[in-house]
Amino acid sequence: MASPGKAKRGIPPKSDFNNWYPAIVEIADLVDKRYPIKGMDVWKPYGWNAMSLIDGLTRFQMRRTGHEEYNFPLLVPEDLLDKENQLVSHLKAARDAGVDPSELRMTEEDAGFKKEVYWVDRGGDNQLEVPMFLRPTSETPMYTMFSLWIRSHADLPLKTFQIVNTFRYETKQTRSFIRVREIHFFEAHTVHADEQGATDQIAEDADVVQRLLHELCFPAIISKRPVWDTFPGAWHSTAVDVIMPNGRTLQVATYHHYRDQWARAFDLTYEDSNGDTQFCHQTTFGMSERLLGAVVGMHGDDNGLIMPPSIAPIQVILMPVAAHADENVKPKVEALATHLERSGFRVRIDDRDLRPGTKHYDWEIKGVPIRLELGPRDLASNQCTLSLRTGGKTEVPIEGISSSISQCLETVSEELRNRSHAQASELIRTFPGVTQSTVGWQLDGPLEDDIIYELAFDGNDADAEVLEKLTGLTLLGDCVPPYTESIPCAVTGKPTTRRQHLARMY
RNA sequence: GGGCCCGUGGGUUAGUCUGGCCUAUGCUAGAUCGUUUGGGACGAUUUGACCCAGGUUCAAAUCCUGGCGGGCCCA
Repeated sequence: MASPGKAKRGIPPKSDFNNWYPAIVEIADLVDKRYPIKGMDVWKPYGWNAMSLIDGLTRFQMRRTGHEEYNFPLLVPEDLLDKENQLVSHLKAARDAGVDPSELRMTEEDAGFKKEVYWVDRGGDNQLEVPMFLRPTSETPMYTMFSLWIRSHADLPLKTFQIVNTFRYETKQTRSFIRVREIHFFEAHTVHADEQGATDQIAEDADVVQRLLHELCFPAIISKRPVWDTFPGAWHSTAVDVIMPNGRTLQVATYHHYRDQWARAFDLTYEDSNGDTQFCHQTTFGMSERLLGAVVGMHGDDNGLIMPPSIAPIQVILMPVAAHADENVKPKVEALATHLERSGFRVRIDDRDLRPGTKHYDWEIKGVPIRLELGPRDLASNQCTLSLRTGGKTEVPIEGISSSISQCLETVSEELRNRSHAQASELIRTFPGVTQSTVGWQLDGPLEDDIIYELAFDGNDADAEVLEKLTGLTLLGDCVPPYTESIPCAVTGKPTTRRQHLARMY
């Protein structure tokens, strides 16, 4: 083991998560934060590889579900935004007029979108007549084109996605992968003939999310956001929140059912089989590099990252041992690497001229799931030494090594799932409850820091504000699955199966 | 929008309050040579920094003003 007091390349303990996280993303060589713009990190090859593998999982799911990949322009002319702003203010007016006022939050700001984007208003020396902005998301450019492409019901459903960079002018503190100004973003946009089509799409998105969470080996809270937190123009929004080790939730994915609200703003219509013009129904599904942030946060430990095998840029690191002492070591390791590559594993040989310990720690920091050592001793017995990043070391015969590796990768995945489930459930507690007295609302018990509270809640926005003000936490919304039996709502006391969470969000 | 704090080699850090002893400290990382290699090796040599522009002063990393960059808190 490391001698006490010896700095492990300056990695703080993971229990000090707020220092551990920013340190590990650089020490593990995922990004370089020194680029002179806040919130714009340089992706290093190891980090970019991992992200590309996550994108690969996403692309696989998109292909499986019949989406096609597009690539839309980065710049959007300002006048297109007007349609969107009209939509938002139109919806607001409608809500203000027709909806239960208790569902509205008074602090709602008017479309402050323009303040959150980067503007391009010059071309060379010339001032542009119509300024352009860098996409913060692509509804506007995509729907502008969709309205040209969609003419009849035969064009539907249209299922599209793209994986691109988007931009937000963040003024708050930035954190690698978690809050950045240039966002590596996945967005799927679909168009359907009717509400049911869009509703089915939302169900498909939910299924895709579950499959991805399984492969990334961590759980999440899936919640239908409260009305006041619904994406502008959406009928309803569902969010996927990962529970980070510091008790904060990280929203890693969302899907929105737009009904025909955006279609009305962008004049997205089609001719149905009766020859009548109908508005389309739409959905969007977004995810980002936050998935990688969640992988880092959920699985890492005091010694560095632990990559889930599904996205590990290197699944097996091969270490020749004492190659100088036995000339047969090197060719044997190379043959082993070739064999494993042909079996479909991502493999690398580390033949650097370094002390073995140094190399071991290197790959532990990077979170490579399996390490294989092969030296003269192993050569004699025709086996090699296999170590798992999650712990454990065994001798395995070289004969049939591929299936041993497969099994071990699955073991690592399972172990990561167990650990992350245990970790997440430790951070969720039952809400102590609130009581109204002559002095106002009071908590029925003390709250712990860095904890997420679960409760039955069936109140309106005013009731939610009572909870949020009192706890300093945010209500995530209705989560699935709900309670199986009715429980009294924490504020109103009426029985409900609606299960919700209060959390500090990133 | 309001308030507060901070900019020193690639990273981290001492020095700033109280100007001079700073030709700027330690750790880490990097380079070269040699000895090493089944869990963080050692020796020798060596590269590398006071955010920018003004000002005060005999003298500025240190004090003042502004800019740029970064962080925190409150709305």
